[in-house]
Amino acid sequence: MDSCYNFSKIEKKWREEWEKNPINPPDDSKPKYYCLDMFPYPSGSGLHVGHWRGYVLSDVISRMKVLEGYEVLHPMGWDAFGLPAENFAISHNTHPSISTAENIANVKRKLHEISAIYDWDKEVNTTDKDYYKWTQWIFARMFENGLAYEKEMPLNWCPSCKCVLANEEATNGVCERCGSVVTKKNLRQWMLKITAYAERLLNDLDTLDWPEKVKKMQSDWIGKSYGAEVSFKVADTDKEIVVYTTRPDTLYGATFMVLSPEHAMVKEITIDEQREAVEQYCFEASTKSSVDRMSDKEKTGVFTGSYAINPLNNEKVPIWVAYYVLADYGTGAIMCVPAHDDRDFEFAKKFNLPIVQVILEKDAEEKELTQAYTGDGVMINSPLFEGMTAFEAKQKAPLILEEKGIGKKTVNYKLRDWVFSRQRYWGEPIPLVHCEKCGTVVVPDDQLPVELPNVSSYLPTETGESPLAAIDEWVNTTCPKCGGPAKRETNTMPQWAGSSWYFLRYTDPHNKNELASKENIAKWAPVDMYVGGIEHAVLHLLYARFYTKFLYDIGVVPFEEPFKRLFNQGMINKDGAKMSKSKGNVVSPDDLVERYGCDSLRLYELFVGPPEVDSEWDDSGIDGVFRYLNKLWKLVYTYKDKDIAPTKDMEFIKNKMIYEITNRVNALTMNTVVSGFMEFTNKIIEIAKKEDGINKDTLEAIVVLLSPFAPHMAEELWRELGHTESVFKQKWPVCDESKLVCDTVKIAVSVNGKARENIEISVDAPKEEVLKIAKEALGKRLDGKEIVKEIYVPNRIVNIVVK
RNA sequence: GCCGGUGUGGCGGAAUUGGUAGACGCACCGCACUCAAAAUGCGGCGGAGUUAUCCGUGCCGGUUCGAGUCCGGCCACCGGCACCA
Repeated sequence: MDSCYNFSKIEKKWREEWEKNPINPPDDSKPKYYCLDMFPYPSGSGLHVGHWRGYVLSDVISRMKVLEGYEVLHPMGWDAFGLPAENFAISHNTHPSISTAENIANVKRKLHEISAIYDWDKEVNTTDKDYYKWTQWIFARMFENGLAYEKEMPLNWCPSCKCVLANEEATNGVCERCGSVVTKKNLRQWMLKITAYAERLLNDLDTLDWPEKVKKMQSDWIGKSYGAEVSFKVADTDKEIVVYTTRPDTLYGATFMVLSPEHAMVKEITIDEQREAVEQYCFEASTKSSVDRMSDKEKTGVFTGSYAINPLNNEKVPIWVAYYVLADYGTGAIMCVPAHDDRDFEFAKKFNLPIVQVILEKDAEEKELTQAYTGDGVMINSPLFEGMTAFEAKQKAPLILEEKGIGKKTVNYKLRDWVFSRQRYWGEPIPLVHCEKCGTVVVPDDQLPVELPNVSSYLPTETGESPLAAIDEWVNTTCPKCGGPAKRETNTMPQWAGSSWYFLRYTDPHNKNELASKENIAKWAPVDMYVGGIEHAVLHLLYARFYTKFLYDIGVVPFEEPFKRLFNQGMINKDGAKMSKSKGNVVSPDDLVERYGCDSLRLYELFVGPPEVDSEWDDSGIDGVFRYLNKLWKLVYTYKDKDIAPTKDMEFIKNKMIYEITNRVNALTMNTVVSGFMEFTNKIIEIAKKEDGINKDTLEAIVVLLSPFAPHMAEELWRELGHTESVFKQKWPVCDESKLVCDTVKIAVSVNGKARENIEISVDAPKEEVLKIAKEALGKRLDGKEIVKEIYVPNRIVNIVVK
């Protein structure tokens, strides 16, 4: 054994050894544990220390589970289709299939350097045709089950990506990927009916061990609300307009109605005198981006000239058109109660529309409102709800309206169907064929995969048409049904398609006949621990849940939720900002590995801060953990042959260490695990120096505990302690709690809550005795004071209250 | 605007969940070793001070023998959603 810690030598040695003899060989007799990282897009710029944070964490968990006796699945793969990969290829003037393969090789080499125990024989790549065959297969099943449909409508269009976006990709009117302002484009696109699963996606959140924050984001995104649909007759016609409201209790206060500009009835009800103004308004609205619409400070709108009849009081209420009413939520039309809704109030004030109060705040006088009152209160001016509070009326109104035949109880969701097709080359072709005779026909399973043609020209177009449309020999095909001439669907799938089910493929990555065998899925899935960034809270994680529920419904998987537990690691910032090439603040792990070794880097990744919190990277911080490893090395080197019979202190410190480290690991507070190692090592050194020796048990315990964190050093030290078998064949140490019991304990004595003295007492000393010792220790501090109260919390603290 | 989260030394952060605030580490200072430096070891390190003392966990108040931790009211920053009726 070298007297110095030669990390590069031992890391190379053990990495090679573990490749030859894996530390977690298959073993059916053990319980399983599936620990998964969100698989990366194989970026051309490699990995920075921020990426490693999650990978180190999942590796630590996996190794820990190996020691706990599990058979662990910890795979890695590549989310390699999609825009980033295609854009990278375009900017490097190459073909995405080539650059993707190169980038994968590069990132894979880097991953080896943290010695993460990935099961490389289970590696998947979404761009392999043996993989995307099954991505297409799942789409085909969705199509057959009526979950995929084609629709022409105004869609989010990113002018920079030259591609439509799903709602989830265009929050705040901005492209999630590139930050461009999204415009609207009327296009025919393939949609997935994720809304059919809204209720299940919402309800099953309760069953998940996920951060509350992510669950909240998903439930807000799904956005369930309870209310009623109410029919209003259009005055002097036989037409009806249905509105959706969450406040049917306020129906008597509805003094006007607003339709969205896209509402089908706008044309029909507009009177001739208003036609020009209404058409002008609708045209202007159609040219506005959602960002512009949202940033409008003032309400805009135009009167149609028609009136609707309030079904409860038969008042005529004017019908307006305004784009603050969204076309695709509810019915695209609303009843307006200015007295009790902020937006309606603002609109009424601007256009001088009547305001009628129907709820009176408790104990308040009825007087003119200066703003909408949206709280609870007593119903007024509302014969049907006489004597109720607004809260009661809200509950009862839908049923009352139903009885009167003018409305019905309804729920609504903000979730929209998933815009699924993309107008770019680098994605899975959608396995459909358009035949003049048979219509849209799904490609039969035995003809899957529909391979992406290998062409040199694949640049996106400005028109919203896929570049695949230009490849005649690929587009023109025969109809699988009638054999006649047909054309292929030229849109591709979004990047989310391949990542929505990849966790299943890992269980059986080479299966030629199924996406994965039932046995393997049942054995490994669902994922026990899923580690990744929070940026996928409502994208990948929602889509994967939807796919899983669908696959459950068609009998492919026996569970409804893919990821039992989710852990979001925090980002690592540098100089207060997210690491990015453009900011020039990227810290590369390469030279750190070279200077300190991967064990030090691993420890520092964990030590930098609580794993779920964003942390600031400080290069000099790694010196601390490097010094620690050297210190531990020296401890073992110095005392490995000075095994002595354990003293009580040694037994105590060993078990206390096991107890603390185990608890902290289980709580995933890895930063305190690392500080715990430092703390206990310091104490062990102190004891070893004092006794000129240490029992080998203690050294062995610390080495085994450390092995998930600094595996190379632990393996080396373990062998130095005289073992021929890998440290990963050991069991995680168990604390002997009987050794934690002490005869005496040190406690603080305070006066009026302020700590003054320390005393040592025997653990079972009676209260009177402890108080006596405490008062002696305080001595003169109590002179001339009157003792009001004496408090003793056993083995914790003494507090003397004086006047 | 609504909903979450966070606020502790020069810095990253601990605190057994109401019981000695600042563990552990970084940076810094002193000493030892050295011709010297690095490395290492030992010691110091919240502020003030009249050194047997006071103040101190964003601010103000409360509960309690005792509050970083609980309650009420503010402030600041970060994140999510945002005209969803």
